[in-house]
Amino acid sequence: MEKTSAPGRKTGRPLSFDRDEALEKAMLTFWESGYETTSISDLTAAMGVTAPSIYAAFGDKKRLFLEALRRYAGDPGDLENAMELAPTARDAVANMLENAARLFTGDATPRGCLLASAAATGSKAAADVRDAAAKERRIIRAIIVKRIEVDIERGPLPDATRTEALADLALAVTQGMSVLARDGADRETLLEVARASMVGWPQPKA
Amino acid sequence: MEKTSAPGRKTGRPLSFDRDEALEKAMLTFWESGYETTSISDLTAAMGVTAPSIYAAFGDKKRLFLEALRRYAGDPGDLENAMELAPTARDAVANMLENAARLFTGDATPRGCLLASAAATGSKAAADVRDAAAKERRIIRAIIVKRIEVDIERGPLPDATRTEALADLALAVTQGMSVLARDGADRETLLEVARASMVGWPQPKA
DNA sequence: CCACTTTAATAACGATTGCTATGGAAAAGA
DNA sequence: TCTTTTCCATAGCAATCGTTATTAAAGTGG
Repeated sequence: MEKTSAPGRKTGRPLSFDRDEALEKAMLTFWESGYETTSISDLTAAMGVTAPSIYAAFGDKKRLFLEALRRYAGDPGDLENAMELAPTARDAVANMLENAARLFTGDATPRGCLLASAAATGSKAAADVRDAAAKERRIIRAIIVKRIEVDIERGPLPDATRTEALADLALAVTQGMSVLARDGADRETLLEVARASMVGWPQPKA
Repeated sequence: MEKTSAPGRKTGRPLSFDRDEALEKAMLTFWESGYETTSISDLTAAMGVTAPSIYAAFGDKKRLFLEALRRYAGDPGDLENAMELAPTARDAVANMLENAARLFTGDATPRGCLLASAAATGSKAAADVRDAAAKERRIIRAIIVKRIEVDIERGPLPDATRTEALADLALAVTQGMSVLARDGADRETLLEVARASMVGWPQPKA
């Protein structure tokens, strides 16, 4: 009862579709319409792959979504590296927010944030999907916290900095921008929100 | 083909359920699980009313949701009055955010914001439900903008205040707090986010 | 060319979706 | 009591849901 295409297979009919390309289409569809509110037939239409092939290649709908979620979230290490590279924690978070503002209003992608859609997704059966999205957010939060702590230790930020509050604010603003983007807000509006949310950051010590 | 119970009816079997109470239960169910991801059978279970009675009393699922949405949002005039009563626009918005933080983490109600769930709801068929939620947000935004403009005119806020950015920020923080609440954040965390988002507000002139 | 392996396509599965037709029960007015 | 009006409950509608069994097709290794 082997269902997945074994990586080291030597024979058999080859896949007629690009697995990675199909996953990308699935991600965009989930991004547009959410997890539960995207049907398998929506996915077959978008991916150009029939249902049995989707099940053979990805397992089931939930696994396909979780794989799409990982693809959307990307490698946390990349975010961590980018934030370490920024001159200050403040710059790092500002960049993160501005990138989100641009991502949520991109022309080639759906509006808003896939993680935000997943969080709002409703029924009890989708609890583990919500948890997966929450987990991604927790990872991002931890990276922000860590970057702020570096700046407190190195000097630019005062010891009394409310680290967790700033991280939670950044997270909330990000997810809030997703809602505004879905409402039709343009890129400039979101960038203004991102900048306005940074005004309250503590001033550098020196 | 009269379906709704006419307000001025003189005879006939009386309703066996309290319409207002049933609507309240429906609102809580939608609040918990979103629009599309709440089924009619979820509603019948929560409301204690059979499907045909729901349809007779409320029309269809969409109309029931929209009525629940209006009940959730309340009278915009109340918000407007509350904000006019606050000594400054800053206090008014701070109160709004703190009230949201408390609402989203209430014990007797689902976590998060019903409007946020509605915005994220997915399929194209639910576009008008999304629009209805967006409309409520636009109303709130307009009230915030108006209150800030009053303070600019009366003096407490400088002429150069970025009115729309502050209003959009408040909206984004509100909807973002909803996501954090859904992730399990506690009331104190949300209140910290609310306060942190206000730190950047311009200082009073005098 | 023949086995063997794997994917593709068709068709359908049972379950659930939103919604409603039908028939009888419950109240009020005559 | 009888008629009229309205609502409740059962049962079921067509459609879609996520998923899969079945069979044909397309490759590789011998």
